[in-house]
Amino acid sequence: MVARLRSAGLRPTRQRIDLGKLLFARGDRHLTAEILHEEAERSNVRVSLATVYNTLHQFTEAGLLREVSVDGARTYFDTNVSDHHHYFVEGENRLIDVDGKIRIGEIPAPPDGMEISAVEVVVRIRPKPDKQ
Amino acid sequence: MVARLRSAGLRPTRQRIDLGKLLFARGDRHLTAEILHEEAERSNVRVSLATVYNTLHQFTEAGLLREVSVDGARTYFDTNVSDHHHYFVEGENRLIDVDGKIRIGEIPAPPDGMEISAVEVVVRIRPKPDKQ
DNA sequence: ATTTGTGCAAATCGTTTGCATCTGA
DNA sequence: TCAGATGCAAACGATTTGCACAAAT
Repeated sequence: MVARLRSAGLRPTRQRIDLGKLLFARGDRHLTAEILHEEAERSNVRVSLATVYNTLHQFTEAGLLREVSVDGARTYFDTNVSDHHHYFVEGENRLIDVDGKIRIGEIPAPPDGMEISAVEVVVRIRPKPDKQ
Repeated sequence: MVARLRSAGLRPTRQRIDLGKLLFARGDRHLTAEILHEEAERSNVRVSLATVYNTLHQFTEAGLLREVSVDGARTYFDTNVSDHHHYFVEGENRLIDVDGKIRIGEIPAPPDGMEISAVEVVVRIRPKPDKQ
């Protein structure tokens, strides 16, 4: 983690190292600041919520995380920074990676003087209604 | 407007009628509660912000509006309820309809017991960097 | 008359900020 | 040493809520 932070141009402080470990220990994850903060507490990592927010944003700028806004309310951070899309589980407010590619056709040219910076696809899903 | 509200199952109150007129007078629009509230004030329509929020949500449930969450911070309501996608202008926090179709390929099957309720595509755009 | 909607102000929620203190290089 | 990070609590902006009053059926 220390090396990873250094090469991202971030000082390897205690809290950044600890949060980085929590974030990247398991595979791909989607989490909010709140969730990471709780997880830290459970792991006896002492960090303030403000620092969690700072760290998430710094990691995002450094390219270690990707921000996904899908919900209006909270902001999700994705430990998978590769180009991919998401299911959003309605009601549960949970993100799931779409495994496999979604092919997107030609996109009409944006207005003059503008260029495309990213294309995000969110597939909203919900439980299938019970068969009666 | 009165008829439209009635057939949507909403009581045609003064504020709903006035807000409805503001919303649907011009063509397709994307607005936040705040913006509609300001617009109402400018048009000498007296409504509280709370009522603007209520009305926007009721209209959405009634299918007169569509909610677009793209920003994390504020919620946009779209007077165009047909199936279409959006450009999101970074920095300006503004939505623009994508004219024309975006063709989306096969979407991998969602997890068991889940069904797709909607597919939203957001194309983030930004000013082209000045040529030096 | 009864139900439903409205306005206001206070409350809430996620997030940011100001500032004194601490820490890594 | 000292720029940069952290923690705390207060500030914030968008949205919601509780409740007394008003308007629609």
